[in-house]
Amino acid sequence: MRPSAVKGTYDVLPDDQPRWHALLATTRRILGRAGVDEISTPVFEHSEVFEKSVGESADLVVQKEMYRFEDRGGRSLTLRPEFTAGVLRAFIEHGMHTWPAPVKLWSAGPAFRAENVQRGRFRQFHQVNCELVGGASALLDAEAIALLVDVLAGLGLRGVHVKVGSVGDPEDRQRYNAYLREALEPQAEALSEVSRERLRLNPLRVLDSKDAGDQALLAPLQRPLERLGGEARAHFDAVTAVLEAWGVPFEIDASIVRGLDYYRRTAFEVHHAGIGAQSALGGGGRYDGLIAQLGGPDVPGIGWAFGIERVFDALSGAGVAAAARERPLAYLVALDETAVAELAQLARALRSEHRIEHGYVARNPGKGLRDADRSGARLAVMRGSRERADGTFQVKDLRSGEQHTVPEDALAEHLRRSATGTTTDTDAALAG
RNA sequence: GUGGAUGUAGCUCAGCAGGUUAGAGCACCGGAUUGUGGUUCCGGGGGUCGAGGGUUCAAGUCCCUUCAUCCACCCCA
Repeated sequence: MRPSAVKGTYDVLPDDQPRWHALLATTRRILGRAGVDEISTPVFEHSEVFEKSVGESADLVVQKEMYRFEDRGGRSLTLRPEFTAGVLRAFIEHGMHTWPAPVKLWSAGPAFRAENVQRGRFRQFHQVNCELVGGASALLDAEAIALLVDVLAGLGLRGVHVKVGSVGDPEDRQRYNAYLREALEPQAEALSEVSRERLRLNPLRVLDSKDAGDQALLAPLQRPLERLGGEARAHFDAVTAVLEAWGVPFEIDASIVRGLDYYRRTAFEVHHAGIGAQSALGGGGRYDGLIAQLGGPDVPGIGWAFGIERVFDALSGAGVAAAARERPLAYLVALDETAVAELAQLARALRSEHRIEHGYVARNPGKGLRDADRSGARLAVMRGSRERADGTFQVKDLRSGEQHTVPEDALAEHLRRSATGTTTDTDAALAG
């Protein structure tokens, strides 16, 4: 048996690295201009950080999907299933509530959930996460949503659907659950099996049913958005008004639902057709009260995350070109044993300025040029007994086929001239 | 946890109603070309046919079991 990566994990091979770098560079640029700074937190935390954050209603299912383990000291640790809890832990730990508000933080990296895999769903997956902490204004909600849209647009993604709703305040949610139960329980027999189960455990999720019969039963009922309390309603109206004023395209989703307890008021999702059943690229919401729940000061906040793999899926489906791996400027070809050592040393010197590769063994010119060609190098620099006798190199342009005899002391300048005025594919992608 | 599809070379896949030495393209190695690459031509290496069991004179092909992958359901931070 050949070894294989753990189920739900995968390798990012060299050819795939440029698009990761490009994604992170674009994210950094766009969020940075909005005053969002990067923070890196550990991939694991004390288990209680995540347990406290998810609350009670979600614990049954959600905790089963956390990678939890004990270290040698008997501490219970958990691989992060999401970023928010860890970032807020850091916010509390470093007293960031004393920093100028709002504190804006983004992160990127792996997260872990013990779920069954399918398209767009992995056990180790990657997210870009953004938190705006320390503001209750609807302006902050709008900015969060706009930033998510801006980043995805900056990556070249089109066809993104932004859905904005509100889960209300905790009282609203309780009231709505009661309303749903009251309305649906009398006709529970008519509901699908799945929805009946949901009605029992988490009534809000009945709204997500894909069953046509269920939707017919739901049709006459009011959505959560229509039963918001006065303050939550005013907040929601303010958020949508700002988004409209800013020209951020969105649609109101009256039945948007969150699995976790900690969400308050604004909730939003970004979807894309053509990435399979898991059509959400990302989402987020307001979580006033969560920081206090984690043991910190009572500071409001809002955040979002998007799945990097899903964005790549959407991008490749849309035919957005991926950047290519960086190519060497020159590949050095040793035509005899003496040249092998000479070129290894030469490569070291030239690498202060360029990407230079060589083959570590002597080759005849045919093989050597083939090696050079496969490396993707623009130039092949050849050295053998003849060149050594003359104190020169043969430098061949692998695209034009032009070949020059270049004196030893002119080589560095020759390479420099070849390199200028051109950019690598990667540079071009990053600049874009 | 459930359902469907698929497991044959490094990769993408053929392989007929069971029948000799299991194929192709790409990739890799060598030669044409012992100091000139990419194209072309010729040749070559490489497979426990996912694994285990069964049926049969004979199994990549049929049956059972198991594992893996993909997609979907469930769930979704």
